[in-house]
Amino acid sequence: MNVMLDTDGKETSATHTAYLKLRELILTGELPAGQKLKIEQLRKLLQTGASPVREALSLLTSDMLVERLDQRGFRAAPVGKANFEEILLLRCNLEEIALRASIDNADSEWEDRLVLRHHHMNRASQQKAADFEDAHKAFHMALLDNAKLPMLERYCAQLYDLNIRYRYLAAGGASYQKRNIEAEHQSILDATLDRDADSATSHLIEHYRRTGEYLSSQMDG
Amino acid sequence: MNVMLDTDGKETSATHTAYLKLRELILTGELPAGQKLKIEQLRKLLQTGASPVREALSLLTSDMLVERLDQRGFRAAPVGKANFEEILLLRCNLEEIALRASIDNADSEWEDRLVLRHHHMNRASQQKAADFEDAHKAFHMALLDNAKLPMLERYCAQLYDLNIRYRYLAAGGASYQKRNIEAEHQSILDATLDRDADSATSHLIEHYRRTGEYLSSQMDG
DNA sequence: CCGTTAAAAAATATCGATATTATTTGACAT
DNA sequence: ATGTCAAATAATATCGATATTTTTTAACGG
Repeated sequence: MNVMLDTDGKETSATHTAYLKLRELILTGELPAGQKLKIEQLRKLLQTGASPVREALSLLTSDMLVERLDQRGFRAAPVGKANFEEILLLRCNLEEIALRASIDNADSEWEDRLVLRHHHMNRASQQKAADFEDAHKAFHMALLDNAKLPMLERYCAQLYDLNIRYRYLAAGGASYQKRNIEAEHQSILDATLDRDADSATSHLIEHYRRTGEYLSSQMDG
Repeated sequence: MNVMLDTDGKETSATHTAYLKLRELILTGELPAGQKLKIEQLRKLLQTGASPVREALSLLTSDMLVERLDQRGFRAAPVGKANFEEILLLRCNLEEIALRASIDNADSEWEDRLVLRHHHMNRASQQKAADFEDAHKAFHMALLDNAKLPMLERYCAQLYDLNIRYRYLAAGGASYQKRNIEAEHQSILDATLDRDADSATSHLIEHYRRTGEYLSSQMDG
């Protein structure tokens, strides 16, 4: 049938598009945490076959966005304060390691990339929330991607996504609260460009802890 | 056909058994690193259908034991010194966090479990290598499982498995070299039961580093 | 002889249908 | 009423077949 016929847009497979869409639905909370995910229901929602849906759910399981129950199908991963705090803890620890390693490998090419991403993020801050989300992630990942530690990067990216989910949960999606996030990003960037690992990591961790405390305060037990 | 008819042995689905078997084959090196994994080939090898094989491979992708290539199927994840050293680095960092958290939550029930697992491991050391492998993992995971940090535990378990692969690679599988591993385990256990987190973690990390240096020395570029 | 392109072969990705569980419903006995 | 068990229903897991790529092979021209 109409499988995979795009003019030529990178990766196009029914599985991959289903994966991206489902992920978005879960991150934004349109598929609420804990909800049973029935194949048929998703198949109709995404206008695709059962196999791609199954496989996409399988992939989301590794991202810890979906849980698989014995022989009883899938459900959106539940959320909770303990889970949120574990994510925060792991992010602080893992990103510190990654940022230090990135700074150890610092070169001008990487620094250029950082400056660019930072600029794009600030640009996007005036635009749609989704655009800023992407640019924000791109900046944070760029901070880590010079470590040349692919598994660590993967963990950090996973945890980043899991965290997004709590932001959408805390506020309909729109609200990045008005703390001076821009200044915090600037401090992280400056310290990194100075190759001052201690300063950069402490700014980064502080950045996460503040956001964390804000979100954590909004959650119950 | 003969699907899922076992007298009653826990989890039995074609996918799950395929997952376990494939995992074993990759860990032991019977499916060599980097090798193309063709569905048909595995389907015949495991005596099952194509769907379970596909899904098992998908799951192994999240364990980083299998890589997925665009539209070109799967292959056993490649190995290399850089990868090995990243695993070692992450294990040292993550397990330290987990062990400290476990000790923070220490209670006598957990301590009993540790002592038992340690005993079983020593018992198993005289038996088949595969049995010791299991008991060894069980002991190490028990050290971490009192942290009540499920994601962290999952990462540690994943990394543990990835490391096994390098042991099989370095030596046909039989050789745990004769360093005094027993004494090292005893030191870790003793310090943990004393609730001395600094000592326990440094013994643990030293334990990994020694094994790591040994294996690393056996590898090229 | 080598590189380019077209046809053939192989392998993956996807679909639709079936077999196998889980879950719900409702009858029956306590 | 209430709890248990069996039939009916719904959902998952698996199979077999088809469509779509990717890879290989071979032909052709430079």
